Amino acid sequence: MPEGHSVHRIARQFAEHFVGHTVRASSPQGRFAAGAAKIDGRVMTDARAVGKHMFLEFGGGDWLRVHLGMYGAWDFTGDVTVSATATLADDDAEGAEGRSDDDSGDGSPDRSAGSPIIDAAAEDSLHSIGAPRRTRLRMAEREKQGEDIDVFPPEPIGQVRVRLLTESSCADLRGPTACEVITADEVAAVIARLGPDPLVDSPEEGEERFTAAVRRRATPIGVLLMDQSIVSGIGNIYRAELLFRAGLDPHTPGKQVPEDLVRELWRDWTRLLVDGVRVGQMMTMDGLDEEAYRRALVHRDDRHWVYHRAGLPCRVCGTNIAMELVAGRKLYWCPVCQT
DNA sequence: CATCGATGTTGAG
DNA sequence: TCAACCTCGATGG
Repeated sequence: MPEGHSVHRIARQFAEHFVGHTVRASSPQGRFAAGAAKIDGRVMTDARAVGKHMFLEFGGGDWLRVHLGMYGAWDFTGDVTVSATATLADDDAEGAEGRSDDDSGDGSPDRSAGSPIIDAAAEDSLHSIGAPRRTRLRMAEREKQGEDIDVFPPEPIGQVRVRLLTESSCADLRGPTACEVITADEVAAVIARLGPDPLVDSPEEGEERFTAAVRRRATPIGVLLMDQSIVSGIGNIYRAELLFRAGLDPHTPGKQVPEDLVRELWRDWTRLLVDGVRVGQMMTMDGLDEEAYRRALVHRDDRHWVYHRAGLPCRVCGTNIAMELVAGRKLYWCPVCQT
């Protein structure tokens, strides 16, 4: 489910509450009993994310690699850092009127400048609003605060592949695509196969690697952005939004995208990822007034330029948003704004 | 309450 | 190219 920003947020949760602590590892579900036994009772020494992969280091030798895939999630309970946005449900405010679907066609919003409102909300999310021992926080693509627990650690709910437990924090993993204990060399091999991540690679090196990789390929840019060996962490939503923000037709072959525009794509991805990690949600529309920003925080449908908007009018020009199935994934774009 | 679809990747054919 | 993986919110009856 998650794109890159969520995985970095989850790694940060582990860095804050688990690194430096002795960890009891188990597999309530049983499927990961052997792997859990390898790391049980050891100290977590590092927690990092590269693209959509997360790596947790135990005792300096073994690493737990986790990839959440389509519907994996971590449930944190006990001492947990909760962001302001985690308390905003996607569906708790009725948006019967005043939605922005019919706001198209007027002045063109600023599609790329930084937004002071985003900065303000990000500021909120930096401060944990209490992280007492009873908190429950679900971290997947979205973060959602659940009912407080009454006993610590709580009974595992559902199929928990692995539970990581300290004296005050508990993390339950469910539904991952990958969960394995590997060596440092194997971690390096995984990372070597991944394209640059703006939060891992230096800005210069990341931009150079991305630009070179894109400009040597005839593959459509819309496909390249989803290729984790070209660039790490971009998923179906960020792809659609980045291409719209760049005014770029997803079908354009990589080598035909002007070099300046390729570089701008990288810088914009950096911007969106940093914002996503800070706010705890994908915020791909800039230049919103405060009300529109609040609405976007709460309602998924008010949050994107083109993603999930097939057949709806483009927010800028009013043209119906197009949708096409590419490699089994839905690609959305505006046929007029993106050329 | 049943069914569908999803922010992803892998591996079989 | 497509099913499998295995979860859950959204949707419809």
